[in-house]
Amino acid sequence: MTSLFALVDCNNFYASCERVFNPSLEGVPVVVLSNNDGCIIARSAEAKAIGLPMGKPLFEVQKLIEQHHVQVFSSNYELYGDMSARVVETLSQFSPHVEVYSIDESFLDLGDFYKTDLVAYARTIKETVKLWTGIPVAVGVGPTKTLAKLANRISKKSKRADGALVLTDEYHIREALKRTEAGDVWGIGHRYAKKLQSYRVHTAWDLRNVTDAFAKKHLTVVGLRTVKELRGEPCQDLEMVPPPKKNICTSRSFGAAITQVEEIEEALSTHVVRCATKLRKQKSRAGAMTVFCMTSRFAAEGELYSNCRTVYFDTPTDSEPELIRYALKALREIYRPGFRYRKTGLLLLDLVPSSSLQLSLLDTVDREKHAMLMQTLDGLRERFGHSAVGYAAQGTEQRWKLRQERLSPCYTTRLSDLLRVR
DNA sequence: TCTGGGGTCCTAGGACCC
DNA sequence: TCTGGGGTCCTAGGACCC
Repeated sequence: MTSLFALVDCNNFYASCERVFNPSLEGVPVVVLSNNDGCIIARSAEAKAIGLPMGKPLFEVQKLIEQHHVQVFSSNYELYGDMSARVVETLSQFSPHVEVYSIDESFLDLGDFYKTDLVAYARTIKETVKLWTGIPVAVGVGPTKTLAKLANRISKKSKRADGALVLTDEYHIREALKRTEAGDVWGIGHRYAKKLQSYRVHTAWDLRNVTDAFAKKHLTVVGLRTVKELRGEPCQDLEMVPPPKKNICTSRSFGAAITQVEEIEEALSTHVVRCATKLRKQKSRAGAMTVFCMTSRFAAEGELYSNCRTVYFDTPTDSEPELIRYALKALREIYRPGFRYRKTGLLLLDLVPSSSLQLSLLDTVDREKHAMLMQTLDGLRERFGHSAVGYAAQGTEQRWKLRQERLSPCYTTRLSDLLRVR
């Protein structure tokens, strides 16, 4: 074997972030809610133990929450994003090659570390991250990303592994695969798991042993890669520089139902600004935009409405005033009075690198002027926060804003939210 | 009353072209 | 009147991930 990966995964990440600066949460059940305080999206070990399920709407488990005095928080992405960066910074001490896979997971290339004491190394990673950031993590090591994922998963369940597990020799890999359900393998979702079951493929070991033709036929080439990785054959490299996104989307539910088009316009304008900021950050321009608005998915028949409109631009753009103009025009075309709207948003599509701008003969926009304006706004927002400058179209009352009733302070990113020691 | 948000990749099938 | 075969591009839908 020549390749070696570690997967470092933060335990109950959002709940752990809340705990770092609030020790009274230690040892008690903690949950973090989705945007708008809707569903449970993160749970501490204690919250899992009392049977609070992932993804459940809060109101359905209100009783359990009160019974066990569960501490409930709105999501605080400003805090989680900053804590995530600190964890990644720490991990970069242990490998020159780190892939940030998600807000709470990173892959490390351990190259050809087979000669070193891998178990001790994994344990050191785990302890250092806890010491430097306060975040508990689990470390799984394996010859492919899929096996590193598996090692990580088992390390959390096994008392003996205690958050650090190395799967490199054939015997341990086989034992691990035999006691893992196929559906728990990275890349096998519930649909594929069900399909595999009908072919008597139940465990990860069964999956490892299917033929290439079977994998390709039933799970496509993506599934075939997974099967090969279970056999120890690496098919996925580390991606240190994330490839530019092909679509960028921004959407939110409203804090309360909205009926007036003017208020949806305000929310949409705000989403356009967010989305365009992401677009410029990756140095792209959009060639098209899809705008959508909808009622609740759970609305009764007749009160259900959802529609979208796609606009194609003559010249790809990243200019907010221009994008807002297109977005509002599209919204007015799909808005129907008489519905209780819950959500609006947009997708920016057909993205091209900013450097490859092709001018259109029909262009009526002063692109240089817009570019300077955007540069100035980006600078101001960088220095003074995202809400420092805005457009009249975004409104001032913002009644559509997210419900965030249980937000914790931004301990690490706002001076006003710093902890005080008496 | 209250039900998240943001992505990627693959495949099949239709339209169109020579 | 005969009505093939190969290729590309696009889109919708399905699968997956966190």
